[in-house]
This record gives sequence, C-alpha cells and structure tokens, in this order.
Amino acid sequence: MKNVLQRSFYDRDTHDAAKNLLGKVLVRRYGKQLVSGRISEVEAYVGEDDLACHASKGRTARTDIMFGKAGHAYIYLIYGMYHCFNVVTEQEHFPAAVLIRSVEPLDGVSVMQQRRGTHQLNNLTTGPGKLCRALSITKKLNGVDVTESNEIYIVDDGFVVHPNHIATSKRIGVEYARHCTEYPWRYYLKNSNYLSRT
DNA sequence: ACGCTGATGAAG
DNA sequence: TTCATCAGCGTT
Repeated sequence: MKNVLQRSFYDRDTHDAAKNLLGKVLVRRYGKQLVSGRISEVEAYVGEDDLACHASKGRTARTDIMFGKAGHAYIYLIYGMYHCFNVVTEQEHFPAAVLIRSVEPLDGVSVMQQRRGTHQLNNLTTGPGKLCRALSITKKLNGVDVTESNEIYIVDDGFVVHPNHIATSKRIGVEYARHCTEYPWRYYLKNSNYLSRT
C-alpha cells in the first residue's frame, strides 16, 4: 500500500483533519477482495461539550475508543441496522472523531453493487450506513488502528482538492443536540455527485 | 411521513 | 430490569 495516512494526519484539530480527508481514498480489504472509495463528505464530532458527539455522555464502554489515540476506527451500530465509520482525531484523552458520510465508488464496484442490491453508482456509498454496507465495515473493526491495519486504511493518491471546492453545512441527523445542531461541522466537496441526501 | 431494528445509557 | 432514544435508509 502506498501513501497510507499516518497518525500525525489524525492527531490534530478535528476540523483540519476532516477537511483534509476530503479527496482521500478509503480502502477496505477482506480476503482477496479490495474495495475503495474517494471521500466526498465528512462531519466533525468534537469533545464532551459537543452535544451531538457520543462522548458528551462521558467516557463509557461505547465511547472509550474516542478517548484513545488518533487514527483508530470508531464504529457503532445505529438504528439497529446500520453501521457508521469514524476515525478518531486529536490528542489522547480528548474525545473527537470524523464521521465518513459519503464516498465515490472506485475499486470493487461490482462487489459493492452486490452488497447493496443496487447498480446505481450515485446510490451505492452516498451515506454513512450505505458506505459501511458497501465496504463491509462492521463493529468487528471497531478500535482497529487504520494507520497499521491491512483490512482498512486511508490513502492519499495525489488527488488535489482546491479549498474553494469545500463547502460546509450543519451536521445531519443531530436535531436533538440543542445549540450544537447549528454548528457548521459538515464538510463536503461542492461539485461532487456522491453526497448523502440533505 | 413512517417503520424497521437492536445497542446504548438512564432510570428504577 | 425496563424504557426511550438514536450521527440512517427505503418505501410511502
């Protein structure tokens, strides 16, 4: 594997890491299969004061990973049926992560189509639950170090994202988070055809 | 607009 | 031990 993002990429301000994850390639290997997608939409979840962040409940069995070292996968089950994939950011003991919300399919499209039960490219991986199903990401990978793993990692393949092409908005699905719902902590590629529905 | 689905954390 | 809630999705 080439140009795998290392811990220093994640061990910094979550918003910087989030914006810089746009355009990078999320790779998932299992057995002989390799599937991947270019990240087009992310959200930042930052600290115990962020009421949308799971860590606002404190350090629990579930959120423990987020308090740990940057570069580890934080994966949870939502609504009983879907997984969400995050990468932990910032210094140890400060809970924060970037949620990967959407990617553009690259390698292994036919496998993803099979797993998702659709052929439409712009519906394969355009949502946090959809991309986890397409890439076969489950809680088995929770806590995995994505800077060391052969099963899941993120690569810089040289794709250039111009700062003008990054847009921001409120985060999706966090209406319960009082004043924190308004934070413009969703980042996406403005001209992408691979975004989750708003 | 709604139902699916089960882990999670808070309440008792 | 129960209960309400939930960083989503597909169908209506």
